[in-house]
Amino acid sequence: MGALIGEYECKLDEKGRLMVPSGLKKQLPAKEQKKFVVNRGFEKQLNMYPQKEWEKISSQINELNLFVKQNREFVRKFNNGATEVEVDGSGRILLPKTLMQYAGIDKEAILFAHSNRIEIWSKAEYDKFMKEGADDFAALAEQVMGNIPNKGKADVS
Amino acid sequence: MGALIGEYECKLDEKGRLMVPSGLKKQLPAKEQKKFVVNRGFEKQLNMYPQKEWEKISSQINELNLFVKQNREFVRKFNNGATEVEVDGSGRILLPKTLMQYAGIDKEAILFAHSNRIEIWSKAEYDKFMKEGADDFAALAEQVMGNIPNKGKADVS
DNA sequence: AATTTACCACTTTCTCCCACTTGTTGAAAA
DNA sequence: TTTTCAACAAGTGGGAGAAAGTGGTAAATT
Repeated sequence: MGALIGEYECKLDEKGRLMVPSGLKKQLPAKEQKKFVVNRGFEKQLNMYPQKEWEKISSQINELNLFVKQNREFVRKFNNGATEVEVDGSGRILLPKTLMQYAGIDKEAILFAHSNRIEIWSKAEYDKFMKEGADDFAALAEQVMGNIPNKGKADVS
Repeated sequence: MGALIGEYECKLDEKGRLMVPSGLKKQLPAKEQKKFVVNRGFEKQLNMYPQKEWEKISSQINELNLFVKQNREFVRKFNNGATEVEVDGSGRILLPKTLMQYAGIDKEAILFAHSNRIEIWSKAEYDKFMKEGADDFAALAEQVMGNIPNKGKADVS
């Protein structure tokens, strides 16, 4: 699977179902358009992974020895609500209510795809997050990327 | 049996019976949907295993040399409270009261499935556990997963 | 006999499936 | 060249059936 990309604004219908934009589906191989795994993200947002991507991650996690306390803690926090979701015949997904509440999603959501995941935000939280520290983006970029040697890297400034 | 996954919020009825969510049952082969073994977890929580999984674990434990004092102690404590439970006709299980008390489960429970088990938490304890040290997750992840060679490992940060 | 457990019946809620509406694209004819 | 219609895809809504939730009674165990 290539890296995902795109930002999509979606409305939930009255039953809380979320349409997966066709533009996003097209980026995924046919076999990976049906099943996803959603869990809580670090910010007030959810992360959704195509099932295969999730399996790559979790197969390693599941090999940890659970008699070790630290491993138990890690496994639990790593999963953090991870739940399988499936798109219905009309290309919609129904997210568990507990996760919707966590992310504060009501009517409007933003799907923000990058690398191997799709982040799901409430529109309000997304705008807030992107607004905060918007001024300092240049400074942040320097902090994060400034020390990486510039081998054939594309200039994105 | 594939790895289990999912977080489910369940209410107990007034008789203390716990509904097994259908989403969880679907993950188990038909033959393993009826009988489970529950015992005390290391945290303030219970672990429930499909019977076959329990047998695997139990056979490992039974290989320990019981002439060793430490082993005897471990085996006793590990089996302490282990109880076979069966799903009733309406898809519910009745957990022994002593175990419910141990886990502090009253009305609301969280079923948290991963690898080969289903952890049963009181909602309050679960929230507390997930909240504690949430900031240090990155450090924990490094400690636990940091030494594993990074072969095609997916990024989950 | 009292308490616990198993079994059965019913209501409400939710989920999945199907059918319909809307929108878009492309081709053909005026 | 423009307009119209057809065909398909995208998006919306509703309804049937399954699952969740509730309660009660009979049976069994102590």
